[in-house]
Amino acid sequence: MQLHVDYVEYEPIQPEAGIYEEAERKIHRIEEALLLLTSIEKDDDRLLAVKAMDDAAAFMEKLKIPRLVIYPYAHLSTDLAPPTHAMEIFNAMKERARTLGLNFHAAPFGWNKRLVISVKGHPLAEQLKSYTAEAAARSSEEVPQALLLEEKLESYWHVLTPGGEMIPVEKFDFSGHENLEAFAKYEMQKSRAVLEQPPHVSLMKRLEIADHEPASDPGNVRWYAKGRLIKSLLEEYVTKKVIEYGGIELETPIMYDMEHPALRKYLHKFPARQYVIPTEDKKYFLRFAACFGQFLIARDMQLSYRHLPLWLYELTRYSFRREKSGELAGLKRLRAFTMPDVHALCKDLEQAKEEMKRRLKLSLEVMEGIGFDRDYLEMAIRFTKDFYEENKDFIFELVRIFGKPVLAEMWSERYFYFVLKWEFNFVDCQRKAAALSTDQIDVENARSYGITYVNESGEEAYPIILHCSPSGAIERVIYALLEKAELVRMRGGKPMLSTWLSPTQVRIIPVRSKYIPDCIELIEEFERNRIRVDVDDRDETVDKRIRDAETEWIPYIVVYGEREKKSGILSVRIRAEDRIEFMKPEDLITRIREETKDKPFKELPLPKLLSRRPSFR
RNA sequence: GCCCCGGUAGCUCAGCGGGUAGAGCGGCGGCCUCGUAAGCCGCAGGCCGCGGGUUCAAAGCCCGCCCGGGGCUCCA
Repeated sequence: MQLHVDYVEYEPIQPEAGIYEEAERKIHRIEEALLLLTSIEKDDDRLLAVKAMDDAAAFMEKLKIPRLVIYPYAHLSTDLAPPTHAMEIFNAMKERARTLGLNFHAAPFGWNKRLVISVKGHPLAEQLKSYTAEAAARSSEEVPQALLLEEKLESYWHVLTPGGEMIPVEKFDFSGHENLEAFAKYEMQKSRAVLEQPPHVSLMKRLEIADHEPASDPGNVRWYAKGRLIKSLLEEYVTKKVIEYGGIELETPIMYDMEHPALRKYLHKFPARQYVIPTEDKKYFLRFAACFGQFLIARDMQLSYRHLPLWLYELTRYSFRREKSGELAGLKRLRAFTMPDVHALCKDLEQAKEEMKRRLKLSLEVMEGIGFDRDYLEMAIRFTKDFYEENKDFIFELVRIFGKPVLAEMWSERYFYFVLKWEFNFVDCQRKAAALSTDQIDVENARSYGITYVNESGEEAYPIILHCSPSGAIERVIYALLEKAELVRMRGGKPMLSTWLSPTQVRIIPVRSKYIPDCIELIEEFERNRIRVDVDDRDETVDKRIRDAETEWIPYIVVYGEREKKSGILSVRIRAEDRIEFMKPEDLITRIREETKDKPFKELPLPKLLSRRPSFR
């Protein structure tokens, strides 16, 4: 029985049977909720629990009901399940509610309870819902059917495990892999639960990272000083890593002739998604990837098998895709974005497979350096059936390198220019997925662009080309970093960026204005050690300035007064550990240098004194 | 692109069964000189997204457009 209530109030009086949950004998009152008075019947299973919770979540979404109350209520059925089984199903409901991110309350099972409810007066407020095992079984079988109808080409969804198994996605046990499950759902059913603005959008504004530029086309962003700093550090980091792995950095034009023979075919194969720039005599399109420029260069190069594999790299600022207006979202999906793109020309498939493994490792390193270890990433591998049949070992090798179960999509035939692609996906606060790193095996474009090399027998041959972005679009990386910080906050932690990406790494707060000169002297020592430091010399209370530094997510906050001046020991508020430690300046410097080693450094492009620093909004 | 929600002070938002606009934060000024998450007082600041319509009267109602967000779709 589903009731939309103004409030529900209950008080556990006494356990009714031997099997009951722990409960406090006090009055529990919950305001403004969807109350589910629930009976579990003999044949009910966990699938039903999931279905019931999904329906409840959808209903709550529709009616904007903020919370859910799961209330064991035996009196709705004459065919009750035994208590142990019933409790198991209730637990499955709670688990599902938690997975869905619902704000819910569960009344204890097995108690005699005093109950007061106030049901709202609207037509949808009272509904009897009944779920039976047969119906659930039927609907779960319908999933692949519906997918087949929906997809233009047949695709088959599986989960690949590091142990070498290929399990149909509906048979895979996702417990312990909730993010992968959310990602799989997102991919397959396109089911989306949440309606609010994504958290990273207000964060990017509040932290003065970026904002929309109303005078531009939607999906074009303005970057403030701190955002520009973060973005350029990420750009530098990815570039550094690619070059370490042997990438050759190039720069190519952002616009191309629409009638150029090599580009025409590629361009016309896809729906018009590009910005077009008309001039007196010709039309140009803005590039939507680095492929064009790099391929046109590769076509003109004198290549032999001895040069291969050859990595060509460019970080495009920008690539342009004129996504439909409804598809744009914060920093997640833009019309102008910064894309590191590294191609590998390989002499044959064997070499391509070897290179792809190296690039997968590169991507994992890059993502980890940025702050996404494997817990935050879900991998998808998509391939044609033919490719799978001939390269099973290779595909499972990729899964093993990743080290977690992977979502696999198999196509019955090749539709795109690639036979295999993989990506890393980040699952955000709204349980939506966004692709970050990716790599593809392209078997078509060498031919269409006329890219050739001379092989061992002195013949011209077409290379296989890999297309990899080790991080994905930089804007999207920042979206993911902000969403990750919000996930941390939701779990009760302190949101922050890694030290190397924090615009201010150390903030010094003089207790009184007379210590400002000492603080300015102190920052020079930090600056000599390539640490971004500033001084909050504003005429505000210490408390206020600490609060401001905290809301800016500054990793190290130093309060400087008489004690510090006398002792030379700093009191350092360490955000990551949520505590204060007393340490010498050189120890703090060592700590930060350790945390930021192997990462790029840039100066803070803002006044060092907060009193001189304008707000961008 | 379609559907839904929103756009009011620099920011976040209240006001919206029509009668001419408010708060908090921020800014500026004054007091306070402060030891680990918001000190006190005062002042300034508004073509209520833009255009049209209805009305004696529009921030509010109607139509169109622009921008943002969400859903669908899409994501080479």
